Amino acid sequence: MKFLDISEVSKQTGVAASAIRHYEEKGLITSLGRRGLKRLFAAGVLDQLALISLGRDAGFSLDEIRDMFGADGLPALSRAGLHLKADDLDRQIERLSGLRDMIRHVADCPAPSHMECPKFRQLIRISTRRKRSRQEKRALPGRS
Amino acid sequence: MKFLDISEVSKQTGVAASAIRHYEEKGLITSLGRRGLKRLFAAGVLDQLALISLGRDAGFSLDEIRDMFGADGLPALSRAGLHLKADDLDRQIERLSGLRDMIRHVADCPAPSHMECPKFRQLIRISTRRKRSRQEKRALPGRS
DNA sequence: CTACCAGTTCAAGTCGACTTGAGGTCAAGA
DNA sequence: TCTTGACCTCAAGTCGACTTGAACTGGTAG
Repeated sequence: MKFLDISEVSKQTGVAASAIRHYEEKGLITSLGRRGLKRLFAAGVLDQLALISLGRDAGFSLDEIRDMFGADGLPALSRAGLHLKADDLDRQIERLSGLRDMIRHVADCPAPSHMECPKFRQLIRISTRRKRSRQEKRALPGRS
Repeated sequence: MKFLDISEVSKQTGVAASAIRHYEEKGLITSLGRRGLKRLFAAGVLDQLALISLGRDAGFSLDEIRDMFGADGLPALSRAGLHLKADDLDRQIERLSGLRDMIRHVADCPAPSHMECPKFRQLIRISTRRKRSRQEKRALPGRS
């Protein structure tokens, strides 16, 4: 098996070296060891980083991503917990589809202000039922 | 037409009053005027706030959301620009679907570590082609 | 052997999106 | 008229996810 140093990993994934260190520190990935001070990674870390970036894009926090996949491939969440996350994603996907439709509508609708267009307002109504649970979390008053 | 004060709007949308003020300051919404110091909003602001929350969930920044819809319903972006945003969303939706499939796979696959499961690794490969342009932006070195 | 330089640590800084706190205002009810 | 209390402004603080900078280390090429 080939070992990669951090710059190699960074180059191949597009993830900054500082971010890679940050992920290791937070427990999302692990390095196999060191050559001197320098970290050595297994090739599998490339997939893990792709996965992390996917999760980040989906709006998950680093902690959530770690819980879902683990640095070692062992999720901290139960099967049920994982399915709940997947359900979150299903709702999110529906919301995004609605938003996409609205944007395309805005692009094509000749009405002067889309807010006055009944079809547009209906699209909003349709898409704004159903939030995912993570969303609620964000809306909570900060507990500092 | 009925006018709503900020607490009414907050109650009906679940958006904090401080956030509503923040959105007005950033130009995402407008208030019709004041009664004394107090802002008065038209009922339409409820839909606008739903839209903003949708856009935030999709990962758009407040600036992007303003460009897409405008406080007054007049987007700053061209039709073409809007379609690009919608295309971004299409890609994002595909990525999220892939992530959802992976999470469900992790939940159900009996392999000890999903990173060793060929099917899982293939799911990663499938989902990690195609990033949206906004994602690139985030990956750029900060120009601070 | 020594210099080089990619890589390291740790603390501090940045960015977006709000939140919080202190002190002020004013329409409305007693 | 006087007092509330909801809302106001403005500055500063917070949170997550990194980034940046300064000072340091240690294989490797010359």
